[in-house]
Amino acid sequence: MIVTRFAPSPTGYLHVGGARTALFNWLLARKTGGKFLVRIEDTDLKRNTPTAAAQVLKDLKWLGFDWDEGPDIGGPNAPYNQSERKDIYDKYLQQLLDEKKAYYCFDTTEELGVLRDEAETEKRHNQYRRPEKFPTEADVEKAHAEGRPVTVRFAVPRDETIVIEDEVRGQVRIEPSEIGDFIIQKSDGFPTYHFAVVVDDELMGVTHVIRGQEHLMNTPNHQLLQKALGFRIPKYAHMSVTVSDSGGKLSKRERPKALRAAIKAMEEIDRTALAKAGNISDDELDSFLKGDSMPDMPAIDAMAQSLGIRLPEINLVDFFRSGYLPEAMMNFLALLGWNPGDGREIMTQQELIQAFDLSRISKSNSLFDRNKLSAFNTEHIRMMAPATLVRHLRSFLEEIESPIAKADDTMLMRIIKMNEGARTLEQIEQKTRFAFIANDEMTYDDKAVKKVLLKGNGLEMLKIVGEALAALPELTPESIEVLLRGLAEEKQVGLGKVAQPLRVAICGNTISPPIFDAVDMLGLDNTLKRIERTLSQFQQAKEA
RNA sequence: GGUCCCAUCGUCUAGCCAGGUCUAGGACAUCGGGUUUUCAACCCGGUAACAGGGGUUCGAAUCCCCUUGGGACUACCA
Repeated sequence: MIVTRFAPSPTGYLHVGGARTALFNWLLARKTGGKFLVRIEDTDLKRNTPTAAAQVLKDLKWLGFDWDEGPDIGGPNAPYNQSERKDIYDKYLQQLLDEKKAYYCFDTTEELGVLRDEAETEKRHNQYRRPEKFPTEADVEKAHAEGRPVTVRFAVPRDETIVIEDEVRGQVRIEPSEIGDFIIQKSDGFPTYHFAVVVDDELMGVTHVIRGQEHLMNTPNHQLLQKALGFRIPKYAHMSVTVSDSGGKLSKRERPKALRAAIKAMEEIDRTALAKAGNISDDELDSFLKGDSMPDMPAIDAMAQSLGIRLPEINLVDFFRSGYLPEAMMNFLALLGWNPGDGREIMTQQELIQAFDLSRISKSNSLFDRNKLSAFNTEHIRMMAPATLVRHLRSFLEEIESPIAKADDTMLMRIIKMNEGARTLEQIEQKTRFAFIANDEMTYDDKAVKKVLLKGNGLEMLKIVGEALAALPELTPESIEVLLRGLAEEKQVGLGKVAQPLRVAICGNTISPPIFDAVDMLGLDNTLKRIERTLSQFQQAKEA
């Protein structure tokens, strides 16, 4: 049976690159009827935050994954947090030490830094010089007493070429002379990534490791450890990296960078207000703007929002908040470095599972194209079952705290219907929002007002439309349509001449659902009030 | 710098492994036109690629080599 896993380090929100890695592992397991498990790689105590792991799981669930074993649901190989598996690693570590396949080291960070610098200036490979005689337990005691750090290094066997049989890349050969004796236990007693991953994959029965290309050069280390410990070697598949369409690698740092650039491009900024919005000190803000430091994500988000700046989406939650559907996201991610080979692009989760095959993963890097994602999203909104879409829309509205969130399902269904062709849920929200805010909360878009109301006879037309609407016996989308079309014909003008002023009067801009629905949804009373307000507000502006 | 990986339209890619049917197909973006009460959506059409150079072969996008370009790694991070 095929067993795959996703093993994130809990450093924050799950970003799209990680999501893609998880997806390929999940697809393979689901396709073959195997198992998919989630393991938290939290051996770096400094970088862990307690909420981060929970957030990653939440993000995975949002995308539509389920897992057979994991930190939240347990399983036969529990625990699934590496920080709780120290005794297990210690046991295997002792085995290597006993067999003289690993040895203690007492170097300080500074000493290692000096060695690294030397190697760099002499332009040679920085490899740790293995001692002739391995330190003894007595030496360890002594080091402890002297307060020196104690680490354990793996004595890399130098006798044969390492061959990686990669499912994506084919055979990759690496000479062991390239690999220095690497640390497998840190001075805090925890194993390094290399050691923990090898032990856990073996114990958890992982058969296929699908991960990013950045791990390809780690694989020799893992295979060497597996051999030394008498473990099985899983099948490896290293997939290409996803790069950003704003240039460079798709990384978490993109959002702060984009924010900094946007702030610098602004003519004047209120630093105090900005720091307050981000809940950081003025010094922290200065340091951020100078490029010396980066505030945490909530601070970045808050500052961007206060300035009305759109940051590029990187984390899964960013896409959620921008109104993307998880189904579209999954579909798009799957096609980044993979394709079914028959030309299909828009696919459901089930279709993806059925079509998935390791052999069709491509080797070259791919660029994350938001345009294409947007097109996928449009398509998925269109084909999604209404009830499911209502559910997605509701959770989106709640997430962004939209005034529309208070609408009931029937209303949401109506909103969806009249927004056919929308690219994102956000677009639906923005177009429909006007009907859920108080009349005096509505703001006018300057350009729309100028073009539709102030130029030409928009205001006169609006007045006529208002009077006609007031006289309407029954308000339905149909009756409104009859009325407006009749009016247009009577005045010998296109429907646009009649509809646009009305649209601006009730929505504040020229973007809205179809006008008949818009009026009907807002209701006659509010419509008339907004027309009145518009008339009185811009009559004078026009005269002036 | 060293090691490794990669290379088809602007982008994602099909084709490559088993060379001819490839005047290189699709999708997104873009451009032009249509539809239209706004924004979208929708319909029709167009522009657009085998990185360069050597081989092998009757024949190369497909196989080999070199060059160039891009990427990853080079931590007591994962």
